[in-house]
Parts: sequence; structure tokens; C-alpha cells
Amino acid sequence: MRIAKSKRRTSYHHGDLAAALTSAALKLIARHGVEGFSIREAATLVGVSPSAAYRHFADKAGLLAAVAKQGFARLALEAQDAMSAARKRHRSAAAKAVAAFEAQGLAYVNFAVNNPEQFQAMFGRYGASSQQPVHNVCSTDQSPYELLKRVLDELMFTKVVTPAARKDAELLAWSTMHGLANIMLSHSFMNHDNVNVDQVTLGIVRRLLHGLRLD
Amino acid sequence: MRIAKSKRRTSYHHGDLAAALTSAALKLIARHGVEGFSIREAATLVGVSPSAAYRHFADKAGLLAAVAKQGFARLALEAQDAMSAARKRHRSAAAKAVAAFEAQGLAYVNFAVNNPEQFQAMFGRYGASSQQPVHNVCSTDQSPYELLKRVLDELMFTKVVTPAARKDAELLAWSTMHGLANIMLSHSFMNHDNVNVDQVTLGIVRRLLHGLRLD
DNA sequence: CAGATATGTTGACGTTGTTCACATCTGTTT
DNA sequence: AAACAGATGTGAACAACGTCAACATATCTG
Repeated sequence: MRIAKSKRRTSYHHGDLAAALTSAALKLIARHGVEGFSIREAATLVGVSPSAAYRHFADKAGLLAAVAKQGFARLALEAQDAMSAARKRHRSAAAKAVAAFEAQGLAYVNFAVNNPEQFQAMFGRYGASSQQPVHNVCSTDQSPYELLKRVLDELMFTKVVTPAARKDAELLAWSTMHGLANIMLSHSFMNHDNVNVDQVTLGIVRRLLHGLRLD
Repeated sequence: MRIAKSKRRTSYHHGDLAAALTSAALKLIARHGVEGFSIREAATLVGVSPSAAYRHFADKAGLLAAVAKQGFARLALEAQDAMSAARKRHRSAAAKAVAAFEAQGLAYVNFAVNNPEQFQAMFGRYGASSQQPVHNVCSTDQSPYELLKRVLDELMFTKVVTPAARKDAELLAWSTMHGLANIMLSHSFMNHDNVNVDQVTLGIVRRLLHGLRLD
């Protein structure tokens, strides 16, 4: 793993090393993958000695957790944008809810496909989330699971369902979306070279929606 | 990472180092996780010098791929056993198909929950499957995706559906099962301490089955 | 201005993946 | 049986890694 050239800086102190390191980490993760990432390379890229990183992060996992955190924030933002845009295209509350649900699924899968390595840092076993509880790495209002729960509520607000059935519906929807996202970027058991991600995703989301009818 | 004591052996040659190494790797992966696994520790555990491993595997990823391969074989076996047992409990072909589908889902999720690290080696980005095409690591008749396709065929053999709809159904089912398995072992966005894995899984599988109606 | 605190550097330790030259065993050919 | 070739294991080495302790320097607070 060749180490890239270092930037120079004039002052002894960096200014915002923590942010610079997470952003460098994001770049490097995108390049060599999460497992190929090294704290030393990130430090060198930022133009700082490797041990400087330890003033801002407990260890390698800590840095990766910061990358994951950033990812959750961005995903929540993108999903919410997509949802509110989708809602604007319809009049009735029911149609709005359906459109929002579809938009959320599309946003989720697209995020995974377009940022596979960050997605891996967010959900993978290596970097974050699974060694530590998710709350350390993702606030409640950015949790994709919470987001999905909310749009599901919107979708079923008229129906009267038992709490258990609601919980089942949540888990089913979350499983399907999470599974689809993982499959889309795993390059396993699929040849999605000639595949339109949006189209396939929308197909699955609609079928899921259809299956979610709680009757 | 402390290295365990080594076994002794009498002869210069080992006999079946490849198998011994994969089995040691499986043990160690179960202990420290995939990312904490080292080829040196496996070699030491088997009682052999680290470089000996390179006579049997190209590199670390190669060894992990072997572990993954073993996992696919075992999963296929368990799933098929569970399916044929389930089929025996019913008379009509339709009921058999439904029972087999349920059994397959249960087997899949249970395998993931009971062998989380091997599951990770099979599907994770680190060890295998994603750097190399799956065929290197899992033969067609052991592919969980193929298995699921077959049981889906059985399930829908009466219905006439377009190939596109069938493909959609396959992807939906595969996404849901794979997603559920991942969620079950991610300890994220769920507190499944007081959770009966079989019961929850069966609930999801039945709901999926319900959503799969191709009308 | 002075001390305290935050931040960055240097150098080191132990571990890792991997390779190369060498040793030893096994099987085949003469 | 002797000689050889191929397969398999060893030992020492290399560069890179995560992490830490001792030290240096900048910034903040009084």
C-alpha cells in the first residue's frame, strides 16, 4: 500500500485535524476499501504524523466510526430531501405517503450503490456499528430504521393494526430494503451490469408495498 | 493479539495442511472475528510456520475464501435437510412447497445467527465473494440464491407468470431473507435479546410469502 | 507574562502479510 | 537401489501497520 504524497502546512497546529482526517479517511476508503484503510495513510495524506490522529480518535475504529456517522447524516439528509420532493408531486395524503415510501427506498439503495465503501463503514462489521451500539455512531433522528418507521406510520395511519403486526411490518420493510441495498453492491448472485438500479429498486419497493397490506 | 501455543507433529510433512488451516481459520474467526484473523496465528495453531500456508493458498483472502466455501457447502446441506424434513410433514404439493420455503428461510437465518463470523466470511466484503466472482467460492448447486430460486419455482409452478415478474419475485425474496439474516446478526437497530429468532423469522417469511402473490 | 492545556512529533515496540533462499520429504525413472 | 524432480515445510527478512510514551510547541486562561 503505497503512501501518497503529503500536504504541507505552515502552522504547527492544523486547525481542524479531526474533520480533515475523517474526510481523508472517506477518500481513502473509497479508493482502497474499508479493509485496506490505514490510519497512517490518512495522516500522511493530511500532512501530519500518524500519532497525531490519536489526539482526536481513540483508535482506528474510532476514525471509521466518524466516517460512518457522517454517512448516516448524509443518508438521512438525502432521504428526507427525496421524500419531500416526492410528496410534492401528489395531492392526497395516501398518494403522498406511497410516494414518500418509494422515494425513501430509492434514496437508500442509491446511497449504497453510489457510496459502497461508506455504506460498508456504516453497516459492516469492520468499522463501526456492531462493536458499539448504534447510538454512538448515529443519532436517533438520523437512524434509517427510525426514518423507515416514520414513513411506514404515515403509510398506515388510517389502518388499525396491532402493535405486533406493525412491528412485523417494520421489520419486513427494513429487511427488504437493507437486503436489496446489500445485494446491489455485493456483486454476488447477480450480474447487475445491464441493470437499471432505480427501475429494479422501484419494482421491489412496490412489490413490498403490496405485500405490506396488513389484512 | 496473543498467539496460542502450537501443536507438535512428528513428521516433517503435515498430511493435509490445507484442511487443517481452513479448520483452524474457522475456529479463530469464530473467536476474534474475520478482521482479527491472521494467517500467522492459524499457522501457529496448526503447528506450522507461517510461510507454509502459502503453499496451499495464494494469500490471506484465499484462506478466507476456503472458509467461505466450506460455509456455503454446510449451509446448502442444512437448508436442504430442513426443507425435505418440512416437506414430509405435508401431503399436497402446495403445502409442501410452502413448508419448504419456510424451512429454507429458517435455515438461512439460523445459520447466520449461529455462525455469524463464517456468514461474514461468506458475504462480507473482507474475505471472499465480492473481490472475486462467487463461482470461485461457491458452486452453483450450493448457491443460496439458486436454492431459493428452486423453491420459488416449486411454489409457483401452477401460476403462469412473466419471466420479469418471476425475476422480481426472486429478487424480493432474496433481498428479504438476506436482509433479515444480516439484521439479525448486526445488533443494530434492534434489541433482539428478548427475541425468538425462529418465531420472528417465520413471521417475516409468511408475510413475504403473502406479498409474493403474483396477481 | 506564566503556567496549564491542547495538539503535533519522534522514535520505538510488537504484529502483520508476504517473499526468497534453503531444507526435507515423496514419488518416479532409470 | 540410486538419482532426480516436484511438492511441501522452514528461517530469516522486508515493509507496513496500530499504538504508545516521552518530548516539543502552540494556544488559552489567569
